Amino acid sequence: MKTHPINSKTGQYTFFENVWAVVRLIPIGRVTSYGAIARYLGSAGSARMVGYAMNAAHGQTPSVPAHRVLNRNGMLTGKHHFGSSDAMQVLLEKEGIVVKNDTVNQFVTLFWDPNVELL
DNA sequence: CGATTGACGTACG
DNA sequence: TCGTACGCCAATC
Repeated sequence: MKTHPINSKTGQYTFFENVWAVVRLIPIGRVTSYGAIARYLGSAGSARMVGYAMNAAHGQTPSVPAHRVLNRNGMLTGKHHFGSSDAMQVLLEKEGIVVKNDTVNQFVTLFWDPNVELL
């Protein structure tokens, strides 16, 4: 299900909001990667844009669970963009995800690939 | 409209 | 194994 929400301000489709729509679909206790989302949206090489979208996702409504989006190694690369440096890890742990050394344990098992789960 | 900006990913030494 | 370099491309300035 490729959702393409419309920007309420501009009335235009934006890559950012497509990213947010996918991120909101991530089940609790599961995680995915920037690259996976980029591929799902048809822009395989736009992984950086996904991260950039997360940067702009702060304060969005409905909220965007950006803490469930990690890099391809399952590392919490964006933790510094949350309130405190530990906020992201705390959010994940609240969902039952174990984080050690800024990396999600069992990342492969918990990985939620929109290309597989949604399609 | 060109330059800049990245919460990435891959390649290379 | 680790650090650096670079391509990627939408949004912003």
